[in-house]
Amino acid sequence: MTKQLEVVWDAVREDKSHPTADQIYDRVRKKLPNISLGTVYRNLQKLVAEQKLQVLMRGRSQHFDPLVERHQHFFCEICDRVYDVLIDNQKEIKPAKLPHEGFKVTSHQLAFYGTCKHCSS
Amino acid sequence: MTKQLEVVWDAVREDKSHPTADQIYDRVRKKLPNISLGTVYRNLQKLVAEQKLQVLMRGRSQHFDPLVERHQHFFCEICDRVYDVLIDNQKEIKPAKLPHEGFKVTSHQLAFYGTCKHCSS
DNA sequence: ATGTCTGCAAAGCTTTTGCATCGTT
DNA sequence: AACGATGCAAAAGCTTTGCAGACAT
Repeated sequence: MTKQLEVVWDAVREDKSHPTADQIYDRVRKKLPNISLGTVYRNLQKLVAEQKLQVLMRGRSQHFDPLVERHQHFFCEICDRVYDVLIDNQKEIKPAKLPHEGFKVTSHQLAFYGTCKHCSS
Repeated sequence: MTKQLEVVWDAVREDKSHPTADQIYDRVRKKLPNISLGTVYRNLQKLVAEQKLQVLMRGRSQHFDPLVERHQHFFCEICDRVYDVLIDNQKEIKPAKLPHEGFKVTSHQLAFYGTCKHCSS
């Protein structure tokens, strides 16, 4: 584990704000001013491959989430923040039988959109 | 309505394959060889604004769907085709109460991933 | 005449990649 | 010496935009 990988991992491991690569780059540069954006991307890929991070797409950009257990997300349409949603009752979603014959469903994703508590006040 | 807008609309109005702008561009050029990709994008935006089309993101690119009623999608992870999933029983998803206090959920999206019937055989 | 729409090309944004170099073993 | 990881810059993929000319009213 190189210094760069370590610093990237430290920057995201407990970050619940679902940062983009660019935001992580900004934070990481405070510790390692010469790190390159390419290295940040490569190390994020590495962490995703190791299942230490999850990627989620929002529009055209990827956000990184250190919470790798199955959960959902809430996207604030005003401030663009992303929140984790932990559904206690998994039974509410029963996708296995929904699509037509011959389709194998291996996973599903539920996302919520709206206004977060920060923006509704 | 210009000729270009008309041809774009004709190309997508009954296309259930969830084409990308590029795929629409290819088809549209057969009728209007001089149309530009920019115009295709602009006209697609217009149709989306008029609620005649829905956009859905898959990876980094947008796909267009003339079915604007609420429905879900199935993404084949092998061939990348997109299928509409019409859920008869809407009650299975009850998002309104899921997020925390102070969050207003205005919409939600459920997506399925797996292998389509085309690819499982 | 005015305003909208077009084609073209350039730019934008996010992500990936080629390559020479550096660091480690 | 050999290998992987890095920094830098260029390229790639998709989408948007500035602009001058065309079209329609």
